[in-house]
Amino acid sequence: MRPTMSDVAAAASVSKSTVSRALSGDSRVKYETRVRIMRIAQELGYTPSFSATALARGRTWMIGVATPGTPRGFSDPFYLEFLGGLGDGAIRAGYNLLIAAPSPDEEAPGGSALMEAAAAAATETGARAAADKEASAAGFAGRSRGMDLRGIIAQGAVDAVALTEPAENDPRLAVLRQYGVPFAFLGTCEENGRVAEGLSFVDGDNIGGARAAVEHLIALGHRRIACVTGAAGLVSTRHRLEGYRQAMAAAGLPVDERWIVDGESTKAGGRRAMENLLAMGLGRDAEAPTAVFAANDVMAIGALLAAREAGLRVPDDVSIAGFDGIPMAEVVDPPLTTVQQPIYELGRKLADVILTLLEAERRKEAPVLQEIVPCRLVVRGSTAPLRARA
Amino acid sequence: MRPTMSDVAAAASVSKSTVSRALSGDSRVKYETRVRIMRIAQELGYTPSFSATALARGRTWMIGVATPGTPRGFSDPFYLEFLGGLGDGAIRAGYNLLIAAPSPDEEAPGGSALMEAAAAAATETGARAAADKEASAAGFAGRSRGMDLRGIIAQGAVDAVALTEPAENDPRLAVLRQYGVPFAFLGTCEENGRVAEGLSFVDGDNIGGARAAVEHLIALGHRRIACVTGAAGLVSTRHRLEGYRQAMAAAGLPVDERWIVDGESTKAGGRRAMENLLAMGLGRDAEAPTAVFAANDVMAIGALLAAREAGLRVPDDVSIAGFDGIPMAEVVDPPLTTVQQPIYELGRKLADVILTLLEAERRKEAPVLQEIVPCRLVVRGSTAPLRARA
DNA sequence: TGTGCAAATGCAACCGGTTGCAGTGGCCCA
DNA sequence: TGGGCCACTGCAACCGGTTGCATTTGCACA
Repeated sequence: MRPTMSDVAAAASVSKSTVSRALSGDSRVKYETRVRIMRIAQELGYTPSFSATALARGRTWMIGVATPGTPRGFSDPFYLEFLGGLGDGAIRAGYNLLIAAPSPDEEAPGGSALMEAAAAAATETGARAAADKEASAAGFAGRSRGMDLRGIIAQGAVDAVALTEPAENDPRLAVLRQYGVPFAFLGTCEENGRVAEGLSFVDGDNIGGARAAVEHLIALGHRRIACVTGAAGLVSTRHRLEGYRQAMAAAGLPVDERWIVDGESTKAGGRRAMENLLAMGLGRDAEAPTAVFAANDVMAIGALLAAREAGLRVPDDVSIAGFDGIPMAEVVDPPLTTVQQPIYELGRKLADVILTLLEAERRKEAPVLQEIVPCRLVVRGSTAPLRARA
Repeated sequence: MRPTMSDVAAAASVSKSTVSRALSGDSRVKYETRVRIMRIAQELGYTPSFSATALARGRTWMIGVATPGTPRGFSDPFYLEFLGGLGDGAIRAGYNLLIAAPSPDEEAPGGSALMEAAAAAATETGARAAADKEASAAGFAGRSRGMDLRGIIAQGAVDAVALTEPAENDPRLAVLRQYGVPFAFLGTCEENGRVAEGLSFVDGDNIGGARAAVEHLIALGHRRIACVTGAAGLVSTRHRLEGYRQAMAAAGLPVDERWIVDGESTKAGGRRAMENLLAMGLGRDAEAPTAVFAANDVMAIGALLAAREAGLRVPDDVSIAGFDGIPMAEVVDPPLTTVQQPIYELGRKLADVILTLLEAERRKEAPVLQEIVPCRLVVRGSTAPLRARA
């Protein structure tokens, strides 16, 4: 077995308390004693137990990370780069990341299902064994090992939580508030259509970034510009659409609502959205859009592929701009004009926010930290001046 | 505060033991009692404490994941897709992933540095305060919160460990064996040039896959084929090169050692490798290679970009094939011919292996599970029949 | 009417650290 | 020489569950 603190204490002929204090740098322990204990601990290969320390100190040094829900999955390139930044920031401060499984949708109360089964079986003796089995299989709801977001918070497995992609009136807020665990979002957190009070977050400037992208297209001479939007219900989806509308309105350009198509935040969705636009005459019809702003890069790439397959040339026949600045945007042909978010930086900043919240918690404070990070338009080959049609 | 088991016990007028047994489905607890306790627990919103359970049961339900070292980073697309598969597999069984920070290189023994400082300061009284400060800042080596791989294992924070990219005679093996924690690799684990005995792993068929890619190029008529290799020291690098050599030898084609260039497993490295090949006359010189097999997709993409920038057309002037089958390979232009690894599946399989090891551990067994998963050649637009030169 | 046994529950130790408070010894000063 | 204070260390309770073993209760059987 691994050596315990008692082993070290015995080897050093002192009490556990002294060992504990010596190793945690308590100045009350005589200097020579401390050095001796440290040496012995090292010789024995002693390392304090994670679980025991966590129990006694009430801190696990872990930060929970909520995985994005569908349609974007865990392997979304944007999310993962963010995760890298978050992880680096957390680790530097001695914290680790605990990846939480996405909660089962709206989490049907497994406990009550169990209760029903139990109640039903309570009369019949024959059915009892079955119910027992079910009970132990399903387990008590509160004890389920399923480490979804709610689970890791309820069990006190994490000291804080990082979340991404806030939805409008995000349902996760209830759990977070119930347990009072410090948390922060990547993405502007809104409730009832306005920036939520008291919630900390870090976000890219979605409105400004989208506006910049569309302004760029307008500056190139485009006047009919379509918009492929992200998954419904997300704050970022609304913001980017808002930026699109602002740019169009500022230029005095009308927006045909049919130009606004849902791309569901995925490559396949972007492809479908573009196919819809093509069906509406894009590339052929003089009244159809001549440029497309896709609210993220993977949708833009899907759109680009669809356009290419339809025989259109990008950017000659249609200009396409994206949003996010994922690595893939650089390697497609033509390389994608996009709004570069400092993705990794956002992760780092979110880590800083959470660390600050944790620090403040020890002082019984609960500050609110909100930061909007500017994005930068990167012009590449997928956008070009409007050509006069033949 | 969160309710504890004692609170539930008090509310149900039973002892803690009974509550514990009731909630864990111990059949010794009377059925009615169990149902009553469960209901009360639910009403109170009770959830067992993670730390306490972990301490008492000696299991944390966490699987540690080693992040890949440089030059491939955490955000390597291959790694991340694998991580998704691993996570899904683990979560399904009730385990969570704990992402470990990469170990500081060869981990200079911080403890002994501390010791030196302490010893040096032991005489002078003035320096003692400084040393104290340093000691508490640096902390006892064994107690460092730094949750690198060694840390999380030593502290017993994880029940098992998943690792990627085994190196030849991987130094991490020492730590893993020292603490006797179950572990498995993604990638063939070799020691002293042969498959390591007693180690479990899952891997794609690197040799066969590379051979298939090169055979494909040969079938297209290419006779001089270059090879961009991955980072030195990795088993997979050697295996893929081996596959290249096998295919060339089987076709009776000579290999000029200058055609084998280090691409360091990165896009930038692939680019540099291609630039070297171009400098050697590729695309101009009749004696230069006409096709390139890059040992992974990001290097292939780097090579492709370099070739394009040099004015070469792919595949007309040079054919390029990659390895891995990352999503990005589909969207580059031309789309990349590659060896598709079932990346997500590999993650799932590795999870299964680890779960099996954990299961076996409870029975005091230590099985060895090794699986090589076949890869599939996907022919796309980046490879074409050799054209007669003008 | 004992006796035996099984079912149901409680007691208390234990997992491995942390920490409030008490105790010990040395030294200074009155 | 006694009192007081400080530096250092130990005792024991506690964090919140788990579990071996003892105890209580109920009932069947001799």
